[in-house]
Amino acid sequence: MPRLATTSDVFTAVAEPRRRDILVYLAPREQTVTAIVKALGAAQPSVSKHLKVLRDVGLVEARREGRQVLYRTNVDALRPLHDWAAVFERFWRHQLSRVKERAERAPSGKGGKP
Amino acid sequence: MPRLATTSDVFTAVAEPRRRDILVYLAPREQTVTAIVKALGAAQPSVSKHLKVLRDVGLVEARREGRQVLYRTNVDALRPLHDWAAVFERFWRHQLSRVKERAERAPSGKGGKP
DNA sequence: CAATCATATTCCCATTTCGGAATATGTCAA
DNA sequence: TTGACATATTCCGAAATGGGAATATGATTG
Repeated sequence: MPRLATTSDVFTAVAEPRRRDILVYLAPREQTVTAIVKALGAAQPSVSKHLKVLRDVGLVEARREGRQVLYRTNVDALRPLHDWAAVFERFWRHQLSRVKERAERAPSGKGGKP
Repeated sequence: MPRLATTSDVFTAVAEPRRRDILVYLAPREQTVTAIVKALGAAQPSVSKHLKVLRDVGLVEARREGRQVLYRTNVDALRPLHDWAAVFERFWRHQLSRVKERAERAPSGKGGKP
C-alpha cells in the first residue's frame, strides 16, 4: 500500500507545497480561483485540482458567486495539525538545554555547517 | 513532476501515519529499533525504512550502542511544522465567532455530526 | 572463525500522485 | 440561442511511495 490517500488525511493534503501556499493565501479572506492562479503563478487546472483535494479534506470551503467560485481556508480544520505538533512543545524546553549547551561549547558561532 | 520527495520536506515526511507514531513514541526518550517494532506492531524492515526517511529529514537522530541503534525524536526539527500551523492561530478567533454563532443558532446541540 | 542477534538495504509490485493538454460544465450577457 | 468567461474534470505519462520477502551489513559472544 502506498501513501495514505491525500483526500482522507489533513497531513497528507498539507504535504504539498502548493496546497500550503493556497491555504495561506486563502486564510485572510476568500478569493477567486483566478486570483489564486495569478497569485501562485500556477496553471488553472492544477489549482482546481488542489482545491478539490483541500475541499475534500475540509481545509477549504467554497461559495459560488455568479460565474466565480470563492474559496476560503477553513482554519479550524488545521487544528489537528497544530495540536499534533504542539504535543512536542513539551519536549522543546527539555531539548533546548542540549542545543544551548552545544552552542556554548562553540563560541565562534559563524561556522555552522556550510 | 510527482509528489515532493519525502526525504526533502518535513511536511511530507510527517504525512505518513506510521512515521508520526514513531515520532511520538521516540519523543520522551530514545528507543531501540526492536522496541519500536514491538510498540507499533510493524515489520522490522518497514520501521527501518521509515527511520531512514525521518533521519534524512532530521526528524530523528541515531546513536549506536553495541548491536543496537537508539533513535530519538529531534523535536526541534518539528518547529517548522508547528510554526506554519501557528500562523493560522491568528485567524482562529476570527472564525470562532462564526462557529459560535452557528452553535447558538442551534441550541439543541447534541446532533452534531456522528 | 562460526553462530547469533540487531538493523539496514535491495528488489519487486500495485497504487498513487502531479502536471499538462484537452475538454466538459456552469453562468452570464447580448 | 450563441458566445464569452470562470471553473471543473478527464486522460495521459513519468516518477515516487510503501509493503513484503529476501538478503546484506554490523556487532557480540563462544
